[in-house]
Amino acid sequence: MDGHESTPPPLLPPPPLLSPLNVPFLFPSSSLNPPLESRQNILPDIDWISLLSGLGQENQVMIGSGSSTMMSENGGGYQIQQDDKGHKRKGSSRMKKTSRPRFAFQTRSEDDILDDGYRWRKYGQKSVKNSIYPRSYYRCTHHTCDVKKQIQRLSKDTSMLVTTYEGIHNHPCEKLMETLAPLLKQMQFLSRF
DNA sequence: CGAATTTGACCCGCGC
DNA sequence: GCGCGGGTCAAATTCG
Repeated sequence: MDGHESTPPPLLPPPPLLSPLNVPFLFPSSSLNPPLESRQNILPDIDWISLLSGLGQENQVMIGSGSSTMMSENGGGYQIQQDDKGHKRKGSSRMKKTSRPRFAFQTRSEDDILDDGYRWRKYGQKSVKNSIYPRSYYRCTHHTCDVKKQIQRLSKDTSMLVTTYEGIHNHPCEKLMETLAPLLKQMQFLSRF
Protein backbone atom coordinates (compact mmCIF):
# COMPACT_ATOMS: atom_id res chain seq x y z
CA MET A 1 0.00 0.00 0.00
CA ASP A 2 1.17 3.42 -0.76
CA GLY A 3 -0.25 5.49 2.00
CA HIS A 4 0.63 9.04 1.19
CA GLU A 5 -2.82 10.38 0.59
CA SER A 6 -2.18 13.83 1.90
CA THR A 7 -0.73 16.22 -0.60
CA PRO A 8 2.27 18.06 0.76
CA PRO A 9 2.10 21.82 1.08
CA PRO A 10 3.77 23.74 -1.70
CA LEU A 11 7.02 25.27 -0.57
CA LEU A 12 8.94 26.10 -3.68
CA PRO A 13 8.25 27.92 -6.89
CA PRO A 14 7.90 25.79 -9.98
CA PRO A 15 11.08 24.42 -11.45
CA PRO A 16 11.52 26.50 -14.58
CA LEU A 17 13.08 29.30 -12.61
CA LEU A 18 15.46 26.94 -10.91
CA SER A 19 16.54 25.09 -13.96
CA PRO A 20 18.75 27.30 -16.02
CA LEU A 21 21.89 25.25 -15.87
CA ASN A 22 21.88 23.52 -19.20
CA VAL A 23 19.50 25.80 -20.96
CA PRO A 24 21.62 28.42 -22.62
CA PHE A 25 18.86 30.63 -23.85
CA LEU A 26 17.24 30.88 -20.47
CA PHE A 27 20.27 32.19 -18.68
CA PRO A 28 23.16 32.54 -21.05
CA SER A 29 25.86 32.46 -18.44
CA SER A 30 26.61 29.84 -15.84
CA SER A 31 25.72 32.37 -13.20
CA LEU A 32 22.77 31.59 -11.03
CA ASN A 33 21.98 35.25 -10.75
CA PRO A 34 22.18 37.02 -14.07
CA PRO A 35 21.74 40.78 -14.28
CA LEU A 36 18.14 41.83 -14.00
CA GLU A 37 18.15 43.36 -17.42
CA SER A 38 18.95 40.21 -19.30
CA ARG A 39 16.61 38.24 -17.14
CA GLN A 40 13.68 40.47 -17.93
CA ASN A 41 14.59 40.29 -21.52
CA ILE A 42 13.98 36.59 -21.49
CA LEU A 43 11.71 36.11 -18.60
CA PRO A 44 8.94 38.60 -18.10
CA ASP A 45 7.58 39.20 -14.66
CA ILE A 46 5.67 36.18 -13.55
CA ASP A 47 3.57 36.16 -10.45
CA TRP A 48 4.33 32.59 -9.45
CA ILE A 49 2.57 33.01 -6.15
CA SER A 50 -0.79 33.78 -7.62
CA LEU A 51 -0.10 31.33 -10.34
CA LEU A 52 0.36 28.60 -7.80
CA SER A 53 -2.53 29.67 -5.64
CA GLY A 54 -4.90 29.50 -8.55
CA LEU A 55 -4.38 25.83 -9.05
CA GLY A 56 -8.05 25.06 -8.79
CA GLN A 57 -8.79 26.41 -12.20
CA GLU A 58 -7.34 25.80 -15.58
CA ASN A 59 -4.38 27.92 -16.18
CA GLN A 60 -2.23 28.54 -19.15
CA VAL A 61 0.78 30.71 -19.19
CA MET A 62 2.64 31.53 -22.33
CA ILE A 63 5.87 33.30 -22.20
CA GLY A 64 7.67 34.65 -25.18
CA SER A 65 10.94 36.44 -25.51
CA GLY A 66 10.79 40.17 -25.63
CA SER A 67 7.76 41.33 -27.48
CA SER A 68 7.04 38.16 -29.35
CA THR A 69 4.40 36.05 -27.75
CA MET A 70 5.05 32.64 -29.13
CA MET A 71 8.02 30.46 -28.96
CA SER A 72 9.88 30.99 -32.15
CA GLU A 73 12.44 29.38 -34.38
CA ASN A 74 15.12 31.89 -33.57
CA GLY A 75 15.92 30.17 -30.36
CA GLY A 76 15.06 33.11 -28.24
CA GLY A 77 11.94 31.96 -26.53
CA TYR A 78 10.30 29.34 -24.51
CA GLN A 79 6.82 28.49 -23.49
CA ILE A 80 5.20 27.60 -20.24
CA GLN A 81 1.92 25.89 -19.83
CA GLN A 82 0.17 24.89 -16.71
CA ASP A 83 -2.77 22.67 -16.28
CA ASP A 84 -4.23 20.65 -13.52
CA LYS A 85 -6.02 18.05 -15.47
CA GLY A 86 -4.75 15.27 -13.33
CA HIS A 87 -5.47 11.84 -14.61
CA LYS A 88 -7.23 9.61 -12.20
CA ARG A 89 -7.28 5.93 -11.71
CA LYS A 90 -10.19 4.97 -9.59
CA GLY A 91 -10.12 1.80 -7.64
CA SER A 92 -6.51 1.25 -8.42
CA SER A 93 -3.70 1.29 -5.93
CA ARG A 94 -1.42 2.67 -8.57
CA MET A 95 -2.33 6.27 -8.45
CA LYS A 96 -4.03 8.93 -6.45
CA LYS A 97 -6.94 10.67 -8.00
CA THR A 98 -5.96 14.02 -6.62
CA SER A 99 -5.26 16.48 -9.35
CA ARG A 100 -1.86 18.04 -9.10
CA PRO A 101 -0.35 21.13 -10.64
CA ARG A 102 1.41 20.52 -13.91
CA PHE A 103 3.88 22.75 -15.63
CA ALA A 104 5.07 22.16 -19.13
CA PHE A 105 7.75 24.16 -20.80
CA GLN A 106 9.98 23.86 -23.80
CA THR A 107 13.69 24.34 -23.74
CA ARG A 108 16.23 24.30 -26.47
CA SER A 109 18.84 21.84 -25.40
CA GLU A 110 21.11 19.26 -26.93
CA ASP A 111 21.22 17.44 -23.64
CA ASP A 112 18.41 15.02 -22.93
CA ILE A 113 18.65 15.51 -19.21
CA LEU A 114 18.55 19.08 -18.09
CA ASP A 115 19.98 19.60 -14.66
CA ASP A 116 17.41 21.43 -12.60
CA GLY A 117 19.08 20.81 -9.29
CA TYR A 118 16.84 18.01 -8.15
CA ARG A 119 17.63 14.34 -8.26
CA TRP A 120 15.42 12.21 -10.46
CA ARG A 121 14.99 8.49 -10.93
CA LYS A 122 13.76 7.25 -14.24
CA TYR A 123 10.84 4.87 -13.94
CA GLY A 124 9.65 4.47 -17.47
CA GLN A 125 10.04 5.25 -21.12
CA LYS A 126 7.42 5.09 -23.81
CA SER A 127 7.35 5.79 -27.46
CA VAL A 128 4.65 8.31 -28.21
CA LYS A 129 2.52 8.65 -31.27
CA ASN A 130 3.55 11.20 -33.88
CA SER A 131 7.01 11.41 -32.48
CA ILE A 132 10.10 9.47 -33.34
CA TYR A 133 11.52 10.16 -29.91
CA PRO A 134 10.41 8.31 -26.79
CA ARG A 135 9.06 10.07 -23.73
CA SER A 136 10.92 9.51 -20.48
CA TYR A 137 9.28 9.43 -17.08
CA TYR A 138 11.13 10.55 -13.97
CA ARG A 139 10.26 10.70 -10.28
CA CYS A 140 11.96 12.80 -7.63
CA THR A 141 14.20 10.58 -5.51
CA HIS A 142 13.41 12.41 -2.28
CA HIS A 143 11.42 10.03 -0.07
CA THR A 144 8.83 12.56 0.99
CA CYS A 145 8.50 14.05 -2.46
CA ASP A 146 6.17 12.74 -5.11
CA VAL A 147 6.99 15.07 -7.96
CA LYS A 148 7.20 13.61 -11.44
CA LYS A 149 8.42 14.91 -14.72
CA GLN A 150 8.27 13.81 -18.31
CA ILE A 151 10.83 14.66 -20.91
CA GLN A 152 10.28 14.43 -24.61
CA ARG A 153 12.12 15.72 -27.61
CA LEU A 154 10.14 17.29 -30.40
CA SER A 155 10.31 15.38 -33.63
CA LYS A 156 9.67 18.59 -35.53
CA ASP A 157 12.50 20.51 -33.99
CA THR A 158 14.97 18.03 -32.59
CA SER A 159 16.75 20.63 -30.55
CA MET A 160 13.63 21.34 -28.55
CA LEU A 161 13.00 19.50 -25.35
CA VAL A 162 9.58 19.46 -23.72
CA THR A 163 9.64 19.03 -19.97
CA THR A 164 6.48 18.52 -17.98
CA TYR A 165 6.58 18.79 -14.21
CA GLU A 166 3.79 17.35 -12.14
CA GLY A 167 3.50 18.40 -8.53
CA ILE A 168 5.59 20.68 -6.40
CA HIS A 169 8.69 19.73 -4.45
CA ASN A 170 8.17 19.76 -0.70
CA HIS A 171 11.86 19.90 0.06
CA PRO A 172 14.71 22.23 -0.79
CA CYS A 173 16.75 21.75 -3.88
CA GLU A 174 19.81 19.76 -2.88
CA LYS A 175 22.23 21.00 -5.47
CA LEU A 176 21.17 24.56 -4.96
CA MET A 177 21.75 24.20 -1.25
CA GLU A 178 25.12 22.66 -1.93
CA THR A 179 26.05 25.62 -4.05
CA LEU A 180 24.74 28.18 -1.64
CA ALA A 181 26.07 26.64 1.55
CA PRO A 182 29.57 28.18 1.46
CA LEU A 183 28.08 31.48 0.43
CA LEU A 184 25.67 31.45 3.33
CA LYS A 185 28.45 30.55 5.72
CA GLN A 186 30.49 33.47 4.57
CA MET A 187 27.51 35.79 4.87
CA GLN A 188 26.90 34.60 8.39
CA PHE A 189 30.52 35.16 9.21
CA LEU A 190 30.52 38.66 7.75
CA SER A 191 27.27 39.61 9.40
CA ARG A 192 28.87 39.30 12.80
CA PHE A 193 30.78 42.52 12.24
C1' DC B 1 26.50 -4.11 -2.91
C1' DG B 2 23.13 -0.60 -3.11
C1' DA B 3 21.19 2.62 -6.28
C1' DA B 4 19.75 3.82 -10.76
C1' DT B 5 18.27 2.46 -15.37
C1' DT B 6 16.15 -0.47 -18.80
C1' DT B 7 12.33 -2.56 -20.76
C1' DG B 8 8.39 -5.55 -21.43
C1' DA B 9 4.13 -6.30 -19.13
C1' DC B 10 0.29 -4.49 -17.17
C1' DC B 11 -3.37 -1.15 -16.17
C1' DC B 12 -6.66 2.38 -17.27
C1' DG B 13 -9.28 5.87 -19.85
C1' DC B 14 -11.30 6.99 -24.02
C1' DG B 15 -13.20 6.81 -28.65
C1' DC B 16 -15.48 4.07 -31.86
C1' DG C 1 -16.80 -4.60 -25.93
C1' DC C 2 -12.52 -3.79 -28.15
C1' DG C 3 -8.40 -1.67 -29.48
C1' DC C 4 -5.29 2.06 -28.96
C1' DG C 5 -2.47 5.27 -26.57
C1' DG C 6 -0.42 6.78 -22.53
C1' DG C 7 1.31 6.05 -17.77
C1' DT C 8 3.27 2.92 -14.23
C1' DC C 9 5.24 -1.30 -12.26
C1' DA C 10 8.79 -4.32 -11.33
C1' DA C 11 12.24 -7.81 -12.52
C1' DA C 12 16.51 -7.85 -14.68
C1' DT C 13 20.47 -5.49 -15.67
C1' DT C 14 23.94 -1.97 -15.34
C1' DC C 15 26.51 1.39 -12.90
C1' DG C 16 29.28 3.71 -9.32
